[in-house]
Amino acid sequence: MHSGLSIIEENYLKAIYKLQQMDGRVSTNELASEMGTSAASATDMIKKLSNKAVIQYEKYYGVQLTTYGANLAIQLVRRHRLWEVFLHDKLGYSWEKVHDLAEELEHVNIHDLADRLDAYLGHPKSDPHGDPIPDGSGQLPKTDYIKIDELRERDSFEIKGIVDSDAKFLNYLTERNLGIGCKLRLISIDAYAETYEVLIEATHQSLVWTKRIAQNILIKKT
Amino acid sequence: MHSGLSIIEENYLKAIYKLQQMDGRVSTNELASEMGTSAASATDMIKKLSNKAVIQYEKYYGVQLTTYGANLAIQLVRRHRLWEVFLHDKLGYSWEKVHDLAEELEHVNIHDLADRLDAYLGHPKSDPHGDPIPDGSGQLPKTDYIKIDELRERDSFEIKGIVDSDAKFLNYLTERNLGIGCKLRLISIDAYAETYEVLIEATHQSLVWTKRIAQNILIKKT
DNA sequence: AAAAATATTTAGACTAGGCTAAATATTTTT
DNA sequence: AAAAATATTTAGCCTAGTCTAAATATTTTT
Repeated sequence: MHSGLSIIEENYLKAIYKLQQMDGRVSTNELASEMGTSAASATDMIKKLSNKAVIQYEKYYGVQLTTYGANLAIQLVRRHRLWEVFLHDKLGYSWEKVHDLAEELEHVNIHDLADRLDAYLGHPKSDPHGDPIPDGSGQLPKTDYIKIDELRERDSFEIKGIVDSDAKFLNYLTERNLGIGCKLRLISIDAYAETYEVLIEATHQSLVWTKRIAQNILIKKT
Repeated sequence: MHSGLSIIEENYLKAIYKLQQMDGRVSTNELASEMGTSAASATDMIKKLSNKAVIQYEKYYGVQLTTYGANLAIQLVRRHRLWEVFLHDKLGYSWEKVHDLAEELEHVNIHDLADRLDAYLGHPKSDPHGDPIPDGSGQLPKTDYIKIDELRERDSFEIKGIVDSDAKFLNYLTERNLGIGCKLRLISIDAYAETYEVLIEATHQSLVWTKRIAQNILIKKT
């Protein structure tokens, strides 16, 4: 159960996992940029992780997670998201803050801790940003969330998740009383400007979302 | 609020704090032995901590914490003991395990976390081994616990704390249904053998404690 | 008070992770 | 298909923390 990876190695692993979701193969430069480090350092670490059978590496052709590495990564994600729930639900941190805070806690790899935390929190299905939490065996709960561009005018919907939970964007939402579970209605689409006018049911506030904003919000039709 | 110390530096700091409580001045060898490392490494670290104004160091004469260093140490102790309470009370870990587990968590130095944890746990006064938890300003709650050699035969008392909470000793206690809050009575003292016969009120079990055991248990007369 | 024992520090080397600069591969442009 | 641009790797050095062995201080013993 113990990963045998240092905190730094675990952070590289997470970065590779994240990039692989989007891109498939991960290049040295992508990884270096994601980690905010030099390509040379990334190459060094790639060799190390490759020696530890976490990734498959062919010179000049980028890296891919092995099954083993993918398992380690998903357990990291699990720990991260469970801690986020704890920090948010139990300690009352705002959803803008929990991501950064959980970055520290996720590396604590105590026997049984994730499972106990999971049980204690009541087996949450998703973290405060709506991201799904893998179960003990690494299975991600299936979700069927869509984006607003799949709706028609007058459709009602509920916010279910955030694609890229950077603090600025979360702050933008919070300031406008938006969050997971928030119920809205799509008033009108401006096809030319690529904007969406929506109405918050609870407060009868009306807002305009640009395409960039809309693409970052996962919803479910109600 | 951020200590600016690495995890390793923090561990040395804790060791110095612990040794200083018992000995006053802490020698290089003591520190090396406590840390399970060589005297040379201890010397190196002593220089580093001295440069960071955490300790006062004079060559060949050992070290002492500065006020600043003592503050850092006590906040570490606070985090450690709060996490122990969390792991024990909320996640259900046994008191033998929480010390080692908290060793990892205590280094997570997130803004506000200790205070929030403290509030969430209901401002506990002591950890699962009865060790007092410093408050936010570093004040240790005053306790007036004694050891059994201060009692007379037939005195009733309650277990309030453990001096040296190593897992083996805790296990010894657990196996005999002993723990913090447990009520007992001193039946007889064998002055020659230096043993104490005690009776557990709840179960009417009788036990014999050697001096070594007795010295490791903090009690309060009832 | 000199010798022996012990404690402490210095010197020099090793590993993990990082860097810059230079070398080499690959890809894109012309 | 050669030249230019870009991506990747290698080489060499840096810091943190560790080690062993050797040097130096201090303390204890005689």
